[in-house]
Amino acid sequence: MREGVEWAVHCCINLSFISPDRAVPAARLAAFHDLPTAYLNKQLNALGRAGIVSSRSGPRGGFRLGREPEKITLMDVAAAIDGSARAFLCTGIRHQGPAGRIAGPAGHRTPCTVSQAFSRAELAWRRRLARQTIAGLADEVRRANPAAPDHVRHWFDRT
Amino acid sequence: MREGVEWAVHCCINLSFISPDRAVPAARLAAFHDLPTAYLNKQLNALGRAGIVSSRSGPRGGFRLGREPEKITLMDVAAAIDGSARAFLCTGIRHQGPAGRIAGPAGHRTPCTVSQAFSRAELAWRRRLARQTIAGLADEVRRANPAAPDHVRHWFDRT
DNA sequence: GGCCCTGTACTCGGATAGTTATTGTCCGAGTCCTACTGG
DNA sequence: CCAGTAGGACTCGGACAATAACTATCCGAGTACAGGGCC
Repeated sequence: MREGVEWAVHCCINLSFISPDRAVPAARLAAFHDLPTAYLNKQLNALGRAGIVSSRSGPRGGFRLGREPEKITLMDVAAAIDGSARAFLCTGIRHQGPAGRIAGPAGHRTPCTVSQAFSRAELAWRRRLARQTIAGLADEVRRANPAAPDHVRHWFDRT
Repeated sequence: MREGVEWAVHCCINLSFISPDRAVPAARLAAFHDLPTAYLNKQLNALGRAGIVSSRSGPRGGFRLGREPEKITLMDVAAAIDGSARAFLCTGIRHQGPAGRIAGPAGHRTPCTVSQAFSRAELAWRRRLARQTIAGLADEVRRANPAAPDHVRHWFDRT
């Protein structure tokens, strides 16, 4: 899993603490966690293409959440950054070489047992991620440190 | 996930169809699925280090399962090939820069909410993989095509 | 005084290098079988 | 005829390149504001 996923999730949580009518430039988001600005911008672009954040150029421009934090799941963020391709790709080696000739044409009709097994595990992973929302994580942060949201908001309010 | 995981699982299933007192060279396993011999050998080495297969050099040498197929899980194989490191690595960016100064030293005592969320999902994935054994998959193959085990065994018996 | 226009500064977005991880290949160390030689 | 031994062939195992993916960076396109000029 790419490192940018971690950055993206933290940025989304931070944005959820900030008034939705206020856009935050990538440079500011990067400075908050001491990250490379240009590269974080790239990740935020990916979030923008997925509709998770909306972007705006020019002065007073920047990024803001594209929809309510209750409707943004970790699965959405992970898919936007990492791609939604399966981790386990069945390349169909059971059809290659002598193995394929043994199974015969009938083998093509039955699904690949190995692929199914990994798909089941991956589905469990996806379901779990799809259940966690940015709003939910923000609440957990608030519970651990009730003052955090205000502190974050104030820091980003400073010019 | 690395491609070698697929190869390794299929090889383990094939080995489970073959008499345990008979070793199969990597070249033969590779030929069965038309795979690059040397690279498959590399993957089998990794399985050997994990104890999933046992290896033997020289004539009549090769690989065989290191323990009963009921005791080899997909998690074991995936960990042997791909490594057992977490997919999501928490680099602790919440402690970097102004964010860390806002949270203060207290922030270091509370666990990272984001990391925990991803860990939960990954745990679900691991549990699911740990429940599937090579023996289980072999049974599924047998159910889909009862003649398959014999065909495989006979093919590998041919010199 | 109000409106329009131009210039400027700011921000995103995609095109461009550098670096790490993965894939693929090769040759040496070790082992077992086989055939030969000597008793 | 049997035992010991030397040779050869086979197989794994780790060291060595090629390729692809990820990470990082830069500059151009577009936008909104601000200041000045004109009506």
